[in-house]
Formats: sequence, C-alpha cells, structure tokens
Amino acid sequence: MSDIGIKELARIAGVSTASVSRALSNPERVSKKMRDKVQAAAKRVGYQPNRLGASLRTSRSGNIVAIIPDISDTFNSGVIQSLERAAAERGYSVLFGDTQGIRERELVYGAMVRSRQADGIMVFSHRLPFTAEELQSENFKLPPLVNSCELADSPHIDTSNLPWVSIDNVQAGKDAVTHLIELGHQNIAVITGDIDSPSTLQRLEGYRQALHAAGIPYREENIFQGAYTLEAGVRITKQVLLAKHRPSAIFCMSDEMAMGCIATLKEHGFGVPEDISVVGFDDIRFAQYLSPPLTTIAQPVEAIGRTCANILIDLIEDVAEPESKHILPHKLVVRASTAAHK
Amino acid sequence: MSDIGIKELARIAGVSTASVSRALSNPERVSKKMRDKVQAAAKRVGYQPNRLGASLRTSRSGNIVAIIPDISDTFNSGVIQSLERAAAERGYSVLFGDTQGIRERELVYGAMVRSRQADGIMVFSHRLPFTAEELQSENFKLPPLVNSCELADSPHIDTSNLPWVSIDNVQAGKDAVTHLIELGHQNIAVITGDIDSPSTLQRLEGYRQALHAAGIPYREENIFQGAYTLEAGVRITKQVLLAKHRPSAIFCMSDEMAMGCIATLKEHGFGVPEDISVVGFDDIRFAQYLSPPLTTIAQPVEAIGRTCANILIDLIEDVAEPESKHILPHKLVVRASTAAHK
DNA sequence: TCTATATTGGAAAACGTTTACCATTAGTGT
DNA sequence: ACACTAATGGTAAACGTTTTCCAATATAGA
Repeated sequence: MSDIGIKELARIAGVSTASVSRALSNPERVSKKMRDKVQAAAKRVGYQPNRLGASLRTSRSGNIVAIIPDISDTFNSGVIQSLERAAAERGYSVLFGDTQGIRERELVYGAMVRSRQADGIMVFSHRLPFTAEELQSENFKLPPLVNSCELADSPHIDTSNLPWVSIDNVQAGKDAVTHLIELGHQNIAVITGDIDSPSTLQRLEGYRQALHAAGIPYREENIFQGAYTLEAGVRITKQVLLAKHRPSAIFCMSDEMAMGCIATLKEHGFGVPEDISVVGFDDIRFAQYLSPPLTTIAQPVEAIGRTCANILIDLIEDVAEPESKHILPHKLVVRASTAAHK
Repeated sequence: MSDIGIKELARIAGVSTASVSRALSNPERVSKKMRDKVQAAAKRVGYQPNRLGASLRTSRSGNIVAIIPDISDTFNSGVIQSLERAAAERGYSVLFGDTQGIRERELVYGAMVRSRQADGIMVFSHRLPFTAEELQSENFKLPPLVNSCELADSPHIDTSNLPWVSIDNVQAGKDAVTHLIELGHQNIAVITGDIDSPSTLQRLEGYRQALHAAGIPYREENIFQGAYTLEAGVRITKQVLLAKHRPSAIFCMSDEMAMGCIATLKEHGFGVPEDISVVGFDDIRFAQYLSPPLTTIAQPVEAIGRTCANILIDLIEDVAEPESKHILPHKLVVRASTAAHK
C-alpha cells in the first residue's frame, strides 16, 4: 500500500511534485495531457495523498467537530446522522464528541479547532465549549461555530449573535398546548426539559401564551421540572400523579419523556388518553408505534442536521454571513394519545 | 488566540524548540526547572500545539474512524457512545461515518487510514471498507481494524482471523427461543435481521438448536426474513399474521423490530402476550417502557463499545495480539411480553 | 580536584503536502 | 518569421511539529 509520496510519484510520472499536486487537487489548472499522465501513474501505483501533509500546509483539516450531550438520545442521533451526511457531501468529516454534559469534555472538543484538528464547531449543548478565561482573553477569536437550538447566554459573550438553526420553540410549545386546550383540557401539566436549556424555556413560554390566549390561569404547580430523558419522564410523572388537582393532560417536552410518562400512567392504572392526554415533542420515529401512538410536535430532524452542516461549512469557507439564523418549520402531529376532555 | 507556534514560544521562553516540545509532550524527559519555565510560558501566551504538525511528524493522527450503517439505531448509538468515551479516555477522537449501507461511503471511510486521517478502523457493517481490487493487491496491508459482531466473510480475505468483539449470538438466540419453549410455545416464528448479517445467521442457528433440543420440528415457513429496523418489524409482522398456522410466539431479532411487531399485533387486535408472545433482542433502553414491557436478550452495550475501542487502540499501539476475540456476556431479561401458551 | 559518566539542551532535518515565484514553452496576430 | 501574450511546468520554501544527533553541563566516584 501507501508508502509512496508525492515526490516518488512525481519521479515515476516524470514530472515535478508541483504538477502532481496540481493534477490531483486542481485538475483544471493543468493541461489534459499532464492530468492524464499523473492520474494514470497515481492509479497504477495506488497513490493515496496524505491528508495530514495537505492539511498542515493549507491549515484546513476538513473536519468539523460536533459537541453533543448524548448521542443515544433518539432526536440527537437523528440530527447527527443528517449532519454527517450533509458534511460528507461537502467533503467534511465529523469528529464527534459525546460529552455527557461533562464540562471537561466539552472543553477538550472546543479546543480542537485551535489545535487544527477541526475547522469548525457544531454545538448541541447549552454552553460554549470555552472557559471563561478564554472568552475574556482579548486575543480570543471565536472559531466558526453554529449552535442548534440549545445555546444559552454566556456572561462573557453575546451568544444571541451566533449563527443558529432551530424551530420556533415558543410557537411549537404553544401549538402543543393549544391542541390540548381545543380538546377541552383546562388543567394541563407540563414536564419540562433541562431547566437551563433555552428550548425548555421557550417551550414553556409557548405553554404560557397558549393558556393566556385561552384565558386559562397559569398555575405554578402545574410546571414540573424534568430533563430530556426517558427516566425523567417516569420519575416526574409520578409527581404529577401526586398533585392535589390532578391534571387531565400532560405536555412532555420530548417524546422520550412522553414515553416514560405514558408507561408510568398505565402502570398506575390511568388510561391514555381516556383519563389523561399526553402530548410529546420531537416526533422521533418510535412515536407512532407507541401505544397509544403519540401526539407530538414533529421537528424537521433531517433539515436541522443538514442546515447545521451547511451553515457551518459556509462559515468555514467564508461564504456565509456570520450571523445567519435559520428557523425551520415544525408541525403538530395528532395521533391517539390525546382526546377530548370529558 | 493561537497564532504562535513552537518556535515563537521557544524564543519567548528563552529555550530551544526541542526543549519546548519535550517539556510539553514528554515532561519527564526534562528537568523540573525547564518544565516549569516552558509550561508557564505556554500558559501565559495561550499556546496551543498544532496537532496537524505533530501528526504529520509522528504519522499518528489520534483518530479512529467508526463505520456504522445507521447511527439512529438505538443499539448502535449506544455502542458508539461508549466507544467514543473509551477512546477519549485513551486520547483518541472518533471520526464517525454513518454509511446508510452505501458502499461508496464505506470506501471513503475505509480510505481514511491510508490517507492518515485515522489510525484505525472500527467496522460495524457486514463488509470490509475496501474494494476487491485493494484487497487483492499484493502490497495491500490491512490497517488496524476491529469488527463488532457483523463482519461477513469476504472472498478475498479471511475475515475470521480479524479481531472482533461480540456476544455469543448462537447461544443468545437459543436462550430467547428456549424461553418461549419453556412457556409451552411450539409454533414459534422468527423475524430475522438482514439476512446477509452474520449475527442474524447465528441467532437463527440458535433458534434451530433450541427447537432441536426440545424435539420440535423446524419449519421453514416460520422463518420470516426482515431487517433490523422498526419498519421491517411492522411490515413482516403482517406477513406473520397471514400465516396458515399462525404462531403463538414471535422471536424478533432486535428490539426495534419487536416494537414494530407489537404495535402491529395490537393494531390487528392481538393481545401481547395473551394471544401472542414476543421476545426481542438488544434490550435498548426503551424496552422496559413498552407496553407490555419487552422480554428480550440484553446485550452489554457499554462493554461492547468499550472493548472495541480498547482492542482497536491496543492494535494501533501494538500492544494487542492481532487476532484477539472477545465474547461478552448476554442475558435473557424476562418481562411481560411473553407468557405461557394456553 | 580530576576524570568518567549521566543528564540535559540545542541545531537541524524530516514528515508530505501546497503554492509563490519564475522560466519555459506554446499560441496568436502581424 | 517575429514579437508578444497566455499557458504550462518546475524549484524551492513553507506549514508546525518531533526527534536524531551531538555538545555542554551537572553529577558522582576516586
């Protein structure tokens, strides 16, 4: 395999290294004759360029790093899948960093563009992968970076100016809750995601707006603080059932939570939707196969991943304005987990 | 940020570049005084070594590439998560390649070690990411590579000698089916995974063995060829219901399939497990929250990912024998989706 | 104190590319 | 055939590290 470099190949083809490089990386900058000669030789000896050498020279690694709190979350893995595909189409590979929310690990991945292992950062967590110290340093320059939905404010930098792609979480939350209201529910609990996540805050705002629009009083005890996990759905649902004024409907801020929620409701003998309606969020591909099939807000997973990749790469290649924001469309999908209040 | 290199840092610290390199990368090879001086200077100016330079020199990228057919599959994403974590612990990053089973893309990722973007390959698909041509070339050298469960034979190379990590799929299949037999089921259907996947073939062999051990005749029409997806579970289950001698139990070779299977059974009015028992495979984290909670074979997801990472890295760093094989323990988890035959 | 040895630090080459700059050749119009 | 321009190809420097030598210095033994 392998061990032959551009010099050796140049010798074999009887041309200079410059010509080899051009013929392979910029074929149009070279005559057809040269191109053919070099490509033939390359093929013959099985030449494979060393990307490290090229990267060093061009200071372009061709990698982007994706910082994700939890890849095993179904919504995340869907986004990552389409991110990766879109990146690949443009010649980029994705280095992926599952951080489990551990600060230390975020920082490691955040440092990768400074160490030239990556050209840009895709942030799916709620904070920037840089230390306060770094952010404050006057010669700190933010690398190409886009965030998806979740980036919270930082005391040191105005994150609202960073490029992002997201759905309209406020409207989506409102849509979910409005659906319940239209079914006649008045006493609606909400199980939130991680309370420091902007998406949670926004969806909660949507909940508020829906209630307000319907003239239903907002009651603090209907807000149950959770996290975007199945287990949280299970745990918090038990608390919901303990409530003095038991709600007739629950808005779960993720489908995984809704799954845990429904399982728990059934376990305690509550019928869904006969006794309690449940609406989820995300429309993961399991949603329609739950029993009952889940009413939920569908996020455009594929489009989110693809858009993230494209904006980030545009940024890296300097063809995007640095503050591009993309709001993608969501959709309420009504299935069988919600029904009219009786 | 950043733009200062080792030369400049050496000048600032008043030492040579060699000393800087040693002080940072091999601190023990240098006096304490030197170490402190260099590290202090590095910190002061915010020096961050350029990994590309280092990689080029050492021809070690510090990356491994993971080739996965489908990251959004829950089992896969779990394995990848633990793979990534274990790799990170040893200082490696993972470049991840979701191929969707597309040959072209497998080849792209397979080429990454030749182009020095990665030091080793983790294969989760059923074929090697190299062309027949490459494999046959006499100067082809297999890069560090480990496969997990799924690698099929290749006409050009003896894949059985490659390092792998897996559970004992034959035994696991046998365990699942034996459980059904012990519940009194005689007419047991199986919905397989992708038929070209060794794990499917092995689990099927387990099915056969279980039947044989119980003296139950093996009937070809009880084998339903599927794929490891939710949708396949749905689609094939309909076929199962059409069978002349309708089975009283179904063994699904993945939990996602079982999910689709159960949803379909219920949709058609069959009770699980009253009418038909279902056993899955994987024990993804949703399994216990399905209704009914799923009886399944638990795979040690975390251990699989971790072991894969460690073997591969051992291979890269030359500390593993090149044919190491690891069989990890599985476990039958009995829940409510299986019941005695009546 | 002096020599023999161990430790430490430095100069420079190497890793495999790309590309700026220049020299050469081919192409065009007269 | 000639001058002028355009196209093409080559030489060599650069990218930022690590590491091989070797020289210098510290350490120890006598």
